[in-house]
Amino acid sequence: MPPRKPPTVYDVATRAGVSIATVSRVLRSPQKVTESTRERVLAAIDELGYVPNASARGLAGRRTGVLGLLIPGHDAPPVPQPGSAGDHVVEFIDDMDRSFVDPERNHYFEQLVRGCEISAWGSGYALLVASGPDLSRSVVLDDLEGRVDGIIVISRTVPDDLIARSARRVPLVVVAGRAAGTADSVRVDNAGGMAAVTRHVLARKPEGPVLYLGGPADSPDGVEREEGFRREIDGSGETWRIASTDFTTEGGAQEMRRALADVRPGAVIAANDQSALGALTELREAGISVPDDCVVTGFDGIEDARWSRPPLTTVRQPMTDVGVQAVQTLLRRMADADAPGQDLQLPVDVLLRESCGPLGR
Amino acid sequence: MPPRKPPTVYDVATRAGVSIATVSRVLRSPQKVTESTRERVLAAIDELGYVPNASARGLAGRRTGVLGLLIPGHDAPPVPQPGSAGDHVVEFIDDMDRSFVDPERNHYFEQLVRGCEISAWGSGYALLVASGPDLSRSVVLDDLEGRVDGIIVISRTVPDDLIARSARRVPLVVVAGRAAGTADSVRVDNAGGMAAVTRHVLARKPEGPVLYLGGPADSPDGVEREEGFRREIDGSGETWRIASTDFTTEGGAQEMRRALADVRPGAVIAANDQSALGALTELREAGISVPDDCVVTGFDGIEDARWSRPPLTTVRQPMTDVGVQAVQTLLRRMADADAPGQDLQLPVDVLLRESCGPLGR
DNA sequence: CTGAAAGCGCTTACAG
DNA sequence: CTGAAAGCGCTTACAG
Repeated sequence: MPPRKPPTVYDVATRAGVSIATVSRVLRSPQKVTESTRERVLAAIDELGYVPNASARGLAGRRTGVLGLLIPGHDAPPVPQPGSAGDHVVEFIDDMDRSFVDPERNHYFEQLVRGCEISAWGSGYALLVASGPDLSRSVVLDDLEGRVDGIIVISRTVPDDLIARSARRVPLVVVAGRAAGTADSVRVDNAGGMAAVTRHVLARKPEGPVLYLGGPADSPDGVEREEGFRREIDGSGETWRIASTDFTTEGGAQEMRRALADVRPGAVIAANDQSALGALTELREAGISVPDDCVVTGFDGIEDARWSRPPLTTVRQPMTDVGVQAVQTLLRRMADADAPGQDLQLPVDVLLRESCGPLGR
Repeated sequence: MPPRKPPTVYDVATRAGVSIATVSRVLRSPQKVTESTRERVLAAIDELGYVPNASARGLAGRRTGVLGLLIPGHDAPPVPQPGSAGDHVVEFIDDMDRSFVDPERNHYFEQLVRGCEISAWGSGYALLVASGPDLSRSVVLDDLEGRVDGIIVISRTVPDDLIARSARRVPLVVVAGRAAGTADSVRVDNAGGMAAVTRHVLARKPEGPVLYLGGPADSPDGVEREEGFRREIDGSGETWRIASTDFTTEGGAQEMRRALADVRPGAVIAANDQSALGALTELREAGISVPDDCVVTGFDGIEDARWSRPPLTTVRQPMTDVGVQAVQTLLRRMADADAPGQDLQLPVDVLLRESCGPLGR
């Protein structure tokens, strides 16, 4: 039983005995209207159940009041996230008893959405969440351009050149990856996080060489994390080697198995949780006790890492914060198109769990 | 370095040497335009980087192409979800080894959002996700009305009368709760799910009375679940009693403690996971072995229930499906304002875990 | 198949 | 403080 024709400013104006300009003013700059007039208009609005038409408002006002967020669709597994260097104070959180409650757990994109959502609505903007399958994503990006006042894109969900093109037309920020000067970006301190956890490992590892399970060479995240690792391992005096995984659990297990064929590591530092989880399994099967004989760490802070045997020490990415900061950065860009480019890098946490031995620095 | 004035239909028309009507047609009903003309227009669009303005399109076309989803904000804990009766075939899934992967785990609203998102984009609509703090939520609902072609609201996030009022003006479906004839609704089969799990419990419980841990009296969910319980327990010949909790872990623990003061139950059937988890803790402290001396079940399928000791058998709500169905129901309503009211009730699953003993019916 | 024109419902200078 | 009027960028009958 929905609609009859909804009331417009004209209806309100007629009913309140004013012009439509005044109705508009009551809604947008109430202080410019005499109190008595304002009250009459407000009453009319209420009586008629008037709700402003956002399309008309958007057209006339040249702004939609909407922010767009483009996330990977559901046809393919989530794309890994880029990032880079910097050196913040990394907070170590005792999660030995698993009492640390990650705000809303680690659903990478869902946390991001939530962060954006909170921040957007808090700033008076609505959030349009766009996903869509791989292939159509660039179409969706174009579509978004016409719908919103600004766009947040997750790096790599759309080809870089398309992102750059969109950024030229509309305020845009790239999340979880660098934009290489073509747009503002907000990401996580991959190198700093990896460096921190590496230091932690080096300070407490049992005898034996260090095995670094890196990511694919084309992963910006992987590159930055490895950079953080090298920063600490170089000159540490430890023996170490690097293996590359595809960031999957199987990949981690496979490289672990291969390594175990000729060394018995005292530490396995993985560039993401999945591969660390795979390594954990192999170590167990090889009868190597974690953390007594070998410590293991991951990166990301996915939920599964909390429940592995033993629970995995890992570097957690503050995705909700990333969302919040992305929105704030976007709003800044919207306010000043000529402001210098931003490349925000958020600090990460390290969640200490049993895979890296008892507590302490 | 964003904008210069973006190109409009006029620019495209000029460049292609056609009228704006033709440009519009190329975009909206290409088959009405000669191939050669179409190509020229498309080329112009491409060269200019033209993107249609959604506000103008929405205003002229009287549709926005956007669906709105109103979810609880982030200032308060998620509101419990209503629902009601029906009798579907309930699927029992062996999750004894925790190998059952709940699609995207149980973040109640996030799953819902995801379901809506998939379904909306798949149907050619964009999804506007609105939350906002408790108090402002009714304002947000009004705001949504002006922005979208249809609205999905989670029951109880906004006072029922406001939902009803909105439903009179715009296509609207209520999710996770009944709309009492004022709007279409999509929800979960609370009673059927509880009845099923109750049957399961009765068929396998050890000696001892049944304790039902119900929800607050004002929770529609609670009421329906209790109804399902009573349906099975009545005439079962079992001794039983009901206690009411506030759906929290502490509430569950407290009522469990109280009950243990004078009975030693053979089964605890809780109306939600949280309270079941609380009960589990109390039973352990009382030295009662679950499932050997007493079986325990929950409802909802939250993530924590997978990791409790022992893992909790529970009734899982298919929230992604709820989202998908909500969108489909909404689209139907949008297509036909006068269609009879819908009140969809989706079947639930029961996840079998250790708290209810070894497998089998 | 294509164009001229009206109209969608607002906002915002510009006068007064 | 308030009103008349232009204009935002499209879509869609209506003619031809």
